[in-house]
Amino acid sequence: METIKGRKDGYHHGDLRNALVGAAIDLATAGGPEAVVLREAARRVGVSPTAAYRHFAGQGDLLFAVKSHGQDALAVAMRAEIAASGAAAGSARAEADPGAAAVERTKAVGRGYLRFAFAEPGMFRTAFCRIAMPMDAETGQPTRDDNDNFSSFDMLSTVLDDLVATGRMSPRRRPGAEVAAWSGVHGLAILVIDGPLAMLRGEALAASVENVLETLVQGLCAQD
Amino acid sequence: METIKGRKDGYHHGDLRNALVGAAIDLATAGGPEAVVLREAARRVGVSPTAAYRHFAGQGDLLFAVKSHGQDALAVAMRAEIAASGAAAGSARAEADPGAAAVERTKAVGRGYLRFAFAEPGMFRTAFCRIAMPMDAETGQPTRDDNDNFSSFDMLSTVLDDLVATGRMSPRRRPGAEVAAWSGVHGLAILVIDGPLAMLRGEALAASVENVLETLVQGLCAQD
DNA sequence: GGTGGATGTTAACGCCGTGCACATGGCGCG
DNA sequence: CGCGCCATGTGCACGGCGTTAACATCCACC
Repeated sequence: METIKGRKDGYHHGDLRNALVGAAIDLATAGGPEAVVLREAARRVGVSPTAAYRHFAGQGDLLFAVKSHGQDALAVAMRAEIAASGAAAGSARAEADPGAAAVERTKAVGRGYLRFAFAEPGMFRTAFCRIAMPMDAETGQPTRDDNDNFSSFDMLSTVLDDLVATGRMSPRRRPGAEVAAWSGVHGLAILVIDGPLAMLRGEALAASVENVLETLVQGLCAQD
Repeated sequence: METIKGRKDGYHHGDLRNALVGAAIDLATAGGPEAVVLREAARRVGVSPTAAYRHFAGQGDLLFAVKSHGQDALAVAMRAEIAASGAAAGSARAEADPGAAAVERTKAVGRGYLRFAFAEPGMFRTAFCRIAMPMDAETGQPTRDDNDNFSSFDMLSTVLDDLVATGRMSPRRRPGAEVAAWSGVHGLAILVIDGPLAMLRGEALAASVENVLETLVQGLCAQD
């Protein structure tokens, strides 16, 4: 007997949920969250629109799955950028000058975030799109965990801790540092992607990225 | 003869365009850009949906008008915050310590931006929403100016210039400073409004605002 | 080997944005 | 003064969307 996946011939699809998510991911990648159209995803999979309701509560639920995927993809990109920076914890460079390496890791985290945003704007916007959380009628609380599963947030916390541990950042500034750092990079990403700073491209964009990262590190590591 | 406005009795409205924009502003204020529904605006004004097409190219054009209004409202809020800071150019405080006043003005600009974002999230999101620019068939360029008329951008440039003039900020750091400053406050606004940092409220939110502003100023004014 | 529940289908509803033909009525021109 | 023209508003229709309800199909288990 064949594995359950991959059998598309019959009346039953076999792996419809994943197929729909895949199609929806393509839509989001190409056009952002507003392009995640349930009927179109079903069309691409070759199935009737209502079939999707056997696997998702509705369009919002499908979009939510894509959003989660986008958050994961972002975290992967950030992790890759840290590795590429050559300043990962335990690397030779980190041993030689832990403080400088911590700074470099901090910048790498931001650089990974922004690289992903500019390389995959549709998916980035989807990863941060507003979503109507299905509310539980009784408790009045969101049924699904607010999620924002952001493992990327943990990466940010870690490099900021390292900044303190190596003496680069005053412990006094540590509280709330995640918010300041996240805000800086996220703001640049959104402003460039959504229009206001769309004129930044190529070399100018790369310069802006480095400028924002440098300003952020300077602000976080200021002594007085 | 009466003024043209205010005559609603007859077949002709008399000021339909403004009335529609007003209704659309209410919609955006309450629910953000996705709530700007042409049919609903027409319904509220008491007119058929297609009547709107005599005054707007389509829904996108109506949304564009609301967006422009939102940008203006943001600039007004920022200007008010500078005045309220007591550190406006020419004030007694500015005379006594120009450098400190310039720093305070810079923070006030950011504070005004964020205050507006949190007080009017729907309109703020609308002011920065993506919009399908009607493309000119011949040139392939947007027919309407990319706009982002941002007079707020000018305010930001001015306070940054003052930071340099008073010696608080190194001229070397001046290029691109607008982008870094704007990114920092915009990122915080979006992250709080759109969900990821929605848990920040009340006192914690106020603290985050001040923390981001302080980090930004420190980063911009760093000496080395 | 039948039967039931999971998983698909078709039909239909009410929104939305939008184009087309027609109605209305104020204003300027003869 | 009257009349016709054009700006402005109306009704109707179309296709696309999300979503519900009723029906069909097939697999898996007793």
